[in-house]
Amino acid sequence: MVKTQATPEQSGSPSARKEGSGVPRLLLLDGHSMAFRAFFALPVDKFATSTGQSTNAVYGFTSMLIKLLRDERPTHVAVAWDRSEPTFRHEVYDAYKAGRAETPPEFPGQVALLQELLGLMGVASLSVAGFEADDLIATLAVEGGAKGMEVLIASGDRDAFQLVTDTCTVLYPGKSLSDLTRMTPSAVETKYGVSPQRYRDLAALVGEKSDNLPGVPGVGPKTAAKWIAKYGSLDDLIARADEITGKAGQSFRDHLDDVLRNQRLNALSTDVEIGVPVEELTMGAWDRPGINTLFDTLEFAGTLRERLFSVLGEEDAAGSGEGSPASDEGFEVELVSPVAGELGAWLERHAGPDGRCGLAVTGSWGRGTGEITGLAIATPAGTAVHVDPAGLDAADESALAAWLADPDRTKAVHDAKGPMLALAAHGWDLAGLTADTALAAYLALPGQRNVGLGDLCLRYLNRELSPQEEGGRQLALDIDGGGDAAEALRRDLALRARATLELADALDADLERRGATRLLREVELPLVRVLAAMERTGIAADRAYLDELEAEFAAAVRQAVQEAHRVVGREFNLGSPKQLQQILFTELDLPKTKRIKTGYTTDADALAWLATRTDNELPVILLRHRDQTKLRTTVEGLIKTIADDGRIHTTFNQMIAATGRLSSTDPNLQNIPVRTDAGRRIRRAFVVGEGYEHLLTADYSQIELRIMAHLSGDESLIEAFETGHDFHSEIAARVFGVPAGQVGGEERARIKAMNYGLAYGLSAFGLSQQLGTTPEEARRLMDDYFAQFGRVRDYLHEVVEQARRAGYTETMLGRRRYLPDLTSDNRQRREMAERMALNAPIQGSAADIIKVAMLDVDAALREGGFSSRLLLQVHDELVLEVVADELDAVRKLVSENMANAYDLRVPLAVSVGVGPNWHDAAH
DNA sequence: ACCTCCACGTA
DNA sequence: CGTACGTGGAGGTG
Repeated sequence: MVKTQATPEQSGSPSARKEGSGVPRLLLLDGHSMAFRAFFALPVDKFATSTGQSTNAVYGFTSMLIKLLRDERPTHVAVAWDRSEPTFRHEVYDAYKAGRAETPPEFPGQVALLQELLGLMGVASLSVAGFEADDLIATLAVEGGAKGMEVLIASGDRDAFQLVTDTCTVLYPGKSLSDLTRMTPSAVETKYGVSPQRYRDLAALVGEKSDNLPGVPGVGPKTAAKWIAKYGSLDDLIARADEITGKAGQSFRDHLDDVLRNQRLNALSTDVEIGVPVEELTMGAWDRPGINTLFDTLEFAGTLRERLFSVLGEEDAAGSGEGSPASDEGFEVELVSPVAGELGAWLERHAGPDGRCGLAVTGSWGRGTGEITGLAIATPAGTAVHVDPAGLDAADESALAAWLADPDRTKAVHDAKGPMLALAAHGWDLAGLTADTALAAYLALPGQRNVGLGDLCLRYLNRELSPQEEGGRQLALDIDGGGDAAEALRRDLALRARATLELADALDADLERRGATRLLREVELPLVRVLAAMERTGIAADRAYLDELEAEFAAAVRQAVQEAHRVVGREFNLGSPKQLQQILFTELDLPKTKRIKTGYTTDADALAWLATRTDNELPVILLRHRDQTKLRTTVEGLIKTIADDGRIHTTFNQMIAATGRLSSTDPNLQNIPVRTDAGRRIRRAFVVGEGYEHLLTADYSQIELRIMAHLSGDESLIEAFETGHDFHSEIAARVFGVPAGQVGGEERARIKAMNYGLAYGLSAFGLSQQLGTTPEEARRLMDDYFAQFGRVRDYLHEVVEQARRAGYTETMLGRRRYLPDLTSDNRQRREMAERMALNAPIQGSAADIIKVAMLDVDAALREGGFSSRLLLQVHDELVLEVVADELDAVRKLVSENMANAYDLRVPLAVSVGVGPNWHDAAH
């Protein structure tokens, strides 16, 4: 290893820093040292996210850096980091930095976060194996000085003082991190009585406690400075060691070896191979959405974000970087009002096929329908028109209808599905959607909660949208006092259309960066229309039958309540876990179950267990009550949502699940009971509607396991899928080493549980709970399993490690899920994130595939001119309503399109069932 | 009127 | 101490 053990001799170009002098200014920071100072400057318990990630060092460091960027206006910036590997200093001296207090556990995790933030800011983070940050800083300081730069070094390590020259200043933190002392040559001289060049000599004599470098006992900075002043340098001092008088002199002679060692160790290397020339350390492009995301996950509120953007924006203005400029301006639009009958001409002239338009609507929507009360179109040229759908001129009405339905008049809409339903209710078809800003924001960051138009404007454009309530119902604010409130509302809507249009471009760019453009354009965006159609269609319900069921379940509930009251000897609320706890564990003194926040659980598992531990009938009665109550409320909920057309119109939410799945609300038709006989009866209430003959269900068999086989490339698992045997039996046969035909029911059940648990990050403990065995036995089963399917284990492990490095997981179609907790120093949070990381690509890829299948099925139905239609999606299942004479064709069309939705290394098996209701259509 | 907790339904 | 959701009741807060 080549290293120069020398202090830089930077000689005398003129000092004084001048604003705008044109001299390049290099700011170098010692990352660990400054972050560590920040850590102790801010209370760690006051700076933590709701899930427990500490953020005080990130916050303090960032705040300090912002101040430096603002006050010092550097043209070049880099942060140097220590590495965990030993350095040459450890080779020279085993005990280097030994005996340091343990690093607080809350600290290390924050370094990775800081480095991520610096990357997003466009600030270089540098580190070189075998060297400390100080060495990198010394190297760059010398190089910068030689190239005519002014150099600023922010470091909490006093070794940096040896670098101080007329053109190199060290900023040394005092009590608070942002109050930095400027250590110029004269400041060093004043404070220590030696020149910067001689600072090393002084430090070698005095020693450095934090580096475990003892100095000369009895010699402090005062004596050391006196000696250096008298004799010149340390070398001279050593040469004339005999001349030094007194106790301190003897001590010096006795500890000469230590001093020499200190001198070697505190010298900074100035020729580290850094790989980046100093002139390339300009601030790069910064990533506003990325910074926003990180700040969101760190739960940084307040002004830090603004201060950062503001200072980065100034960098931009100075001509470096390409982030968007900071601005707090709102949106502007020229609102025009074409005279009646002229809307078509206006649209032709201003909203033609050349550029995308922003479209915003007010109104209400839900349950598969809606109503439009206002509509605004913003053009790329900055004009906008507002349309009141009530009392629209007939010519305008048809011109608008044609424009909305024209796929070549491209549109950006925020959260388009609702507006699409409202437009459809008015008889308007919406086509040509090339951007949905809410959907795009969801794809950029699935899991984020704030995808309101106003949130996104602030986040992506740093611009404020005029205040308006979300969801189409606006405040009738008359801002100008004397103006027309209705006019203000029209203007607001036009501004929303304009904002949507501008936002669409920003989000397109963001998604491009994240590799999600195709996912948006080819899957999610086209799916909006399909989902809207499914919601509009709904599924027919047999109300009379549901009423019967409700009465029956209600009677069973009443029966259970009576029995329970009789057994206990008084009335109580069976639905109250609190009262149940009182009765079960206090009054009856039954054995305690698992602890929960509010006492002991009374969940179904616990009640079943209690039933085996007592002769009391109560637990069994409670279980029956639970079952029947759940069924009753499910039925009641369904009855309430039957629309006037006799159908139930759920709402599919495309932007909720962090994995990419859909969810269903109001009512949730993705959790209709199916596992018990009583529950399955509810499915009989979902029937085929007027004009149709059959319900058809088609579902993927073991799609997640097939995806695991594909992604892991485990040949044994792939083979198992190709045999065509019962899957779980086949796997069991391989694990237990018996012929496929001879697998016992118990063995199959165990393997089935294992198979299903695999994609969730199941532990031996969890598996044992489910199988009712010991954890040891479950562990043996897992070992036997992985002995046969080892690649699966490797794959799951690799997925997590890859995600830890990248910060996110990815599905087969490139859907990302960001998991910052993977590097958390909180074990519980980290392990939770690990399970999410191994599950997300599997569950998410399954979601990708069925979404593609839905689009293909929908397209095939339309192209074939079929009347049969999609009604529901339940994660791995599609439900369709089929016309009598289309049954065979649709059956074939659906199973083929589902099977061919994506090419895997294993076949995508689809099973289809047909019947007059959802229950009978099962297979 | 809203919120949190518990419990439980689905894939 | 298995992922992803939504809903309803209880019991608390406003």
